Amino acid sequence: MKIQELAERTGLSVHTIRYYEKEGLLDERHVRRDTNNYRHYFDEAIERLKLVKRFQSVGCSLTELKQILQGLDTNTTTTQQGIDWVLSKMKEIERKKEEYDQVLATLNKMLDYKIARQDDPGNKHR
Amino acid sequence: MKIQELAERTGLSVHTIRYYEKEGLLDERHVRRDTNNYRHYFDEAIERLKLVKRFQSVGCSLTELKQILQGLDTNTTTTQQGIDWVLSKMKEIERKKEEYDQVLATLNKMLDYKIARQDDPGNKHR
DNA sequence: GCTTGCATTAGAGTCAACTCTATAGTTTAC
DNA sequence: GTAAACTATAGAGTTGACTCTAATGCAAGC
Repeated sequence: MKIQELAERTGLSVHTIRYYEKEGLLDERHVRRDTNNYRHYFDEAIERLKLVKRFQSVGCSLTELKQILQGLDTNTTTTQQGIDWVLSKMKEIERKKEEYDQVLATLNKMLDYKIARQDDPGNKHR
Repeated sequence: MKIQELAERTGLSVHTIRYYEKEGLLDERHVRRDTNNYRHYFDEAIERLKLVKRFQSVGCSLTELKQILQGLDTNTTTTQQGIDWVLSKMKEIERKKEEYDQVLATLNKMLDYKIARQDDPGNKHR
């Protein structure tokens, strides 16, 4: 498939896809060139980009992603390094979820306050 | 207290605190000027900055935070708008937590795979 | 009174992650 | 066969959130 189709299938823009390639997040398993120099994408590219999107949306930088994905792809990362990365990432995510819970608690308090004020017909400034 | 102390107490840099003020996240309830033009901070500033930090760490932009906080402060936001914001933010956070769970599942799969490979003495490329 | 350290400002610089522009070649539909 | 739509590149511009610099002034300890 060509870049436009991949863009539609992944929800990324063609610009972003080219940018990701430049940043080293795609390799010859995902994309090659046709004779006209157009990029030809394999289905693997869809999976890869969706993976990138998911991890990126939980706070992985492209640089970090690139390192870990290249490590997995080329086996330059040892298995132990891979395990360590996964474990530390999992801890990070658990921490993050706790932060979200804290914010949710704060929002809940705000909501109670707001609703109380709404029901109070004499609600005033301060 | 002066800016340095506030920085220590909030874990932000003095640069960042001044930047936040410039961006409208602090007002006269949090900071005023001494005769020598030094900023003098009240305890409210600590709470405010911690709130900003927490919300910001779960993906609120400073612009969004500024709007909602100013709305709360000056009562230009109606109660209903406040409730709506809180509710939509809560939904957003729930969605985000689901994303985190998905990533955790992916990481778990990766971990299983890695551990299997580690135990396999004949582990090879691909 | 002098040094060291903290305070002020305006504005420049940085970084990540896009996002867009200009220019030019290719493909497709009619 | 030509216009519209898609592809390519290099490189410039944008945005958000800092982060730092330079020049200068105030303060506290000795």
